[in-house]
Amino acid sequence: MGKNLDFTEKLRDVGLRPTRQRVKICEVLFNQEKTFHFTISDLVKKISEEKKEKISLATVYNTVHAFKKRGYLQEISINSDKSYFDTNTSAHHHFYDEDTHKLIDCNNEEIDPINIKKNITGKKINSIEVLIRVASDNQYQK
Amino acid sequence: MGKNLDFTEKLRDVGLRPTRQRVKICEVLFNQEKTFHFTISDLVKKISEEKKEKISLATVYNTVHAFKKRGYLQEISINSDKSYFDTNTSAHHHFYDEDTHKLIDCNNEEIDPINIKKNITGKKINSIEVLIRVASDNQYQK
DNA sequence: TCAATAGTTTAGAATAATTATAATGTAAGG
DNA sequence: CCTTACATTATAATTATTCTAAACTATTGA
Ligand SMILES: [Mn+2]
Ligand SMILES: [Mn+2]
Ligand SMILES: [Zn+2]
Ligand SMILES: [Zn+2]
Repeated sequence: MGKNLDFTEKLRDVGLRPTRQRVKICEVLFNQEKTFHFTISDLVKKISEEKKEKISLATVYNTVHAFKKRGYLQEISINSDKSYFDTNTSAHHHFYDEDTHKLIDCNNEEIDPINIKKNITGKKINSIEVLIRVASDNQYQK
Repeated sequence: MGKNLDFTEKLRDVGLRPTRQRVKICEVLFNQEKTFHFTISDLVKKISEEKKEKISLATVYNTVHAFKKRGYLQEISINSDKSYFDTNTSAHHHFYDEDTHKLIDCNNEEIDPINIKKNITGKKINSIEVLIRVASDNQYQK
């Protein structure tokens, strides 16, 4: 398994040197069965648990933003006190569970195509994001 | 014109006493020709310009959140360093201009209906928001 | 009319996410 | 190995938002 070689390449591709810390971040981000959603603090905790390593906040922020800029990570628009990122970089949408503060994917086959009739002169569309806020169905819940 | 009476009622309706400061906030929010989008700092500036009055940040935050809770204002989900609010409380969507950091309405007749096939067990949908990020069409722009 | 009270405003402090700084450490190439 | 350009880190700075507690005011009922 040349996984770490892949990560080395990936890091070079985004213009970063493959340092020990950055490779660990890659392992946690990209060496997973499934894609997942995370906040920076989630990620720091995951690295600490899975890799028994504490990487400074600044390095995590910088690396995540470098991957985002090159499209290896996506940032999801929610109004939260924290930023949410996604290792699934395909075009897809999200449910946001307002009880648990977790994101759930809504893939393109689970939603009818979005067709926008209006266009803004001189502007091009960079992305279309649908956010579906959900909460407990319990009628007696606040 | 019984505008201020309306505002008194509106304030009482959200459970707030109609104080001088809150009536001023209402005037700036609801006494406009058109609906508009704003951040808290936009609103403070608008109050200061239109009403020549400085209202403390805490009061503006508290009042805006009270109106939001009762549905007299909407909050728009963008990943921005600031929260955006909307005096247009009908269900509609937004373009976000990444150059100017301004929102533009996308009304329901300007977008095909959103139909979500997936549903989350035990959860009900609270809202569906579409955010269309746009930026300058200039091909030489970064 | 007016005092009592409950609720409000406010300046400033506290909090928390994010970003900047600058000293120390390290990957890469010769 | 050395050099050096780049990276890491602890810590400070920044900024949006929320909290606090003292001064203020709308309301109400005598
Ligand atoms: Mn929350
Ligand atoms: Mn910005
Ligand atoms: Zn996702
Ligand atoms: Zn709007």
